[in-house]
Amino acid sequence: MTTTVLPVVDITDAACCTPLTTEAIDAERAQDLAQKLKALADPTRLRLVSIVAASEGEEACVCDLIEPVGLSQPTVSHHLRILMEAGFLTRSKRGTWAYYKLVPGALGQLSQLLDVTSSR
Amino acid sequence: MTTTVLPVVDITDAACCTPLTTEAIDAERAQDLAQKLKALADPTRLRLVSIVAASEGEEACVCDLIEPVGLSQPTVSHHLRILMEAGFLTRSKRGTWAYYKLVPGALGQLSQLLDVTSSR
DNA sequence: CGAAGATATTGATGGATGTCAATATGCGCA
DNA sequence: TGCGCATATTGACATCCATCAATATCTTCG
Repeated sequence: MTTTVLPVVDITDAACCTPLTTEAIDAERAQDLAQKLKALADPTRLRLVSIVAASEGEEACVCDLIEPVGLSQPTVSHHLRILMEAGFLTRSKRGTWAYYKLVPGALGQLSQLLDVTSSR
Repeated sequence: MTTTVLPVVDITDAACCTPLTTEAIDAERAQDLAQKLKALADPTRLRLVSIVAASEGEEACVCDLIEPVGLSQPTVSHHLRILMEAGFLTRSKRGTWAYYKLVPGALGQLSQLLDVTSSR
């Protein structure tokens, strides 16, 4: 079994500090946050994340994702790659199958960045 | 003074229920959520929201927003319109000036939709 | 009324993006 | 070794999007 993690965006450092609403963010952090939001700002990718999150162990096989979203296999792979590069999913290959798993805390961290009041 | 509210997306009803991670969302809700996320998924718009949020009364004049983001006035107006149509800002015109104000709870609601754990 | 200033709208343009068909890659099994 | 299956990559294409210049609209003030 091979575990592939593409750390294009490291969730642990970038845009990890003050939320949007307390003080104006600079251009660099805005760019960073926008990149993550863009990865989620697609109906298909939202559904993929949602299905994975609702699955056993917050993990799902590609073969189980294609039919629910109703798109071609290459398109689904493409979306999964974007979600992985944005730091929301990781991929682990077991035999012929590829399993995508939610990165713990990734959504929560983004959530907290959007607003402070919701975290209290 | 004229207050303009474009309720293209009503924040109070659409996508208001279960967060992403508890159970798989349907195509309609995904479409709805994606529309809001897309409105925020731009560096310039994030900065605009952030500046407005950090201003007195969570409100700022267009004339005070152009210089910080460093883009042309029409472009800034365009972004503000998108943020308004997505339900994040409202516009009130006082004299020649247009003031954009944060919609209370709009960011918080989106934030909670992304993840449950951050709201506990 | 007419000029000046603030904001919105329109039109054009280059670049990003979602999608699929075709193809490649890699694994398991006979 | 070779076939079949699951997934990834490539290439092409249509559409969307961010941006600006030019222009329109609206308000205030002389």
